[in-house]
Amino acid sequence: MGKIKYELLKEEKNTKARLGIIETNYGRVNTPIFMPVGTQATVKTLSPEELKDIHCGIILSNTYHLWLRPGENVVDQSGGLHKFMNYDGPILTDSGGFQVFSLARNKKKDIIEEGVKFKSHLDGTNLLLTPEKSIEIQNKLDSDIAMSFDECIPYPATYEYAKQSTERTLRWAKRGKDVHNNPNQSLFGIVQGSEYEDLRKWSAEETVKLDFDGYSIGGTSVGEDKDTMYKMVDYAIKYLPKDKPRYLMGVGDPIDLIEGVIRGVDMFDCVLPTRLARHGNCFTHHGRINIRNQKYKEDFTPLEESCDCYACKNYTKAYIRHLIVANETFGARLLSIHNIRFLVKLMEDLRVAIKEDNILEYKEKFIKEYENK
RNA sequence: GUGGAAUUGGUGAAGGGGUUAACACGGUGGAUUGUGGUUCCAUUAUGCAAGGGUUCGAAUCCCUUAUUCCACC
Repeated sequence: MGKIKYELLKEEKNTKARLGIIETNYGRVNTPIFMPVGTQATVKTLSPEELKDIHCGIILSNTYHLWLRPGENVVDQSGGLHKFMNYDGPILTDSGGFQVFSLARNKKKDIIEEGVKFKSHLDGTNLLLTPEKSIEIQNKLDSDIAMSFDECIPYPATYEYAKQSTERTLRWAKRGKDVHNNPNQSLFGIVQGSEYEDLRKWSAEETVKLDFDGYSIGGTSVGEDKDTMYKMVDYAIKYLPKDKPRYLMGVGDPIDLIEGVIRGVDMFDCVLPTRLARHGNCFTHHGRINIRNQKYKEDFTPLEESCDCYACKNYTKAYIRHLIVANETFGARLLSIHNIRFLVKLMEDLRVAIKEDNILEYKEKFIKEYENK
């Protein structure tokens, strides 16, 4: 079939929230959508069947990690990432830029026009990842959506640094696009610009000129406060075309998802639900809870009465607490199922709210309940 | 019965006269936003077997008692 197709179905009356469908070679997904992260070709602790039960549409995987291990050629020989990991839903691959930048020891010397020099986290080997290399790897991985190689600018950043980095990210986007040659894979561009309105505008407009299949807003959720993050989204999104999906990278806090949707974002990804799960934290409509807390030791109720996930339908807080305290992996798995389901269900609810033009009421009710605990 | 050694928090323990008893595990809270999968941070003994004594000052020295262990009869 080829590249993804995005169809805008409806814009909410009172906000910029939008309802849409992304059609991929591996099925259709409704937007706005939350995408769980499966860095090393697995959403940690979960099987593809469990992911299907949660109704998550797209999952992420990571170029950096699969490049180093097992290597993109192994994935290629196996028949591509879908076959390799036995997942027949859509997959998006992150470019590896985020990882590589965090591994670069000396920012001034290691970040060069050609790419980023860094040491492998596996064996310390000196490596160079370039925009071309990232796209070539993603071509071979054969994900449905590939991401341009960019710099996720740390926060805070000076205007000067943000400007030169944002300009370089644009040059990298073009270089990546020029070598992209997988007809079944779509390619997204990434808007940077840190917190500066004119840089966000420039980055969005110039990236759109390169004509990508979708656009993402990067450089968020890197330590800035929430209002700053929302501003970054506002600054960028008004210059993005309506007929392409918009993806806010790395955002997964429930309230941030709502705020993002209201601002016109269609796609989100985040490690938060699975990472929190591994550390015993759990989303509920009354706020986050730490299942390790002693008060749950003899609590034989589910994590949430109203939740339809496998963990809530079959297990108690006391049991899951025991598993987490005893460091049993089944505990992390049950909490991962619940946390991902919580965010996926939140997006389902938001789609209904967009349909009914009452997303602001939904937000108010959700926040009131979530923050009162 | 005689002689010797030991007794520090939930656990393993350091400290052999000088202000707030090391460290580790465990416990209890908290953190975590394009994942370097068991991480990070905080907190956790007003007390060193019990009682008495020496000393300006004692977990550290002395005495008594209790308990445990070892050796000998």
